[in-house]
Amino acid sequence: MVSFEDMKLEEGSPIYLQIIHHLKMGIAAGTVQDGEELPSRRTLSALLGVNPNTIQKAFHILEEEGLIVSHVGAKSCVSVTREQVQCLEQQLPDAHARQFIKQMQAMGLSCTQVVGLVERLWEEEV
Amino acid sequence: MVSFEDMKLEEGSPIYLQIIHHLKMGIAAGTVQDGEELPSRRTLSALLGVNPNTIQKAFHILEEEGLIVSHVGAKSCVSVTREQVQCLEQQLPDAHARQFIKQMQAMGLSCTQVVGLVERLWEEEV
DNA sequence: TAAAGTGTACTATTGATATAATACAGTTAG
DNA sequence: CTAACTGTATTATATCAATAGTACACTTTA
Repeated sequence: MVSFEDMKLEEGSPIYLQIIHHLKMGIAAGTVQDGEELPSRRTLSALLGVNPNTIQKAFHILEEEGLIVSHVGAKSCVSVTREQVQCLEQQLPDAHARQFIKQMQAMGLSCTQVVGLVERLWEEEV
Repeated sequence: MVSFEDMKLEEGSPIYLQIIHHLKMGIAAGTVQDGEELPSRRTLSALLGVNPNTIQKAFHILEEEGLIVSHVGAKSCVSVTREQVQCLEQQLPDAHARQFIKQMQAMGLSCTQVVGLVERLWEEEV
């Protein structure tokens, strides 16, 4: 069963996108595997304290993207090919890093400064 | 005159927040200094291709935060104390780095891997 | 078999974002 | 001085995100 226990909702980004992102990061990290069951829409909405329709929107998009499969009456499951997993493993960190670097450069920091900052803050974040 | 020429609008975040963020990063980078004139609301709206009200919303918030001052009939100006500049110089990169680290950790990457990724991608980004 | 749980669909409403079209008072520049 | 430009305010509209409530068909399970 895919876990959403550790997921914390944050402001600044739509909830349904955060849910999609959470699952993709789990797949990229290897903690979510092909065939794994997902919590039901109603269960997850209660866990996160959001509307069932918001969960449905996220799951609907995930199904359109071919990352999960759903059947009426039964729970949804993760369904990813090896290619999809590899794609997420490579592209997700890459895209985040590029955006991060762009911001650091806009604030005038050097590569050395950024590396130092990351190393200094790394241990603080659990 | 504060420049917004290099600012590219991106999806995923409200335009008025991007404008606020752009000015703060300029202050943190030292490319925007105290007393500097800002483009007028109408000029900037034409430059970015957005509605004047959107610029007004951004500038209104910036004035509430005490980073710019406005007077009817005259152009608005940046107005920051040494303390405000130091605050932005330290807190902005820090906050971005923490968020970045959290995402990298969620995808199962090690500190060494992330540092390597940043160093590898740094030169690609202009 | 019957009840509970599941995915799915629909309507309605609220708030935030963004656009559009004005309008007015004060400043600047010709 | 006058015209152009400035900040500011107002009303209206459209879209998206999120909530709320309801309904129905299907699967699981007790």
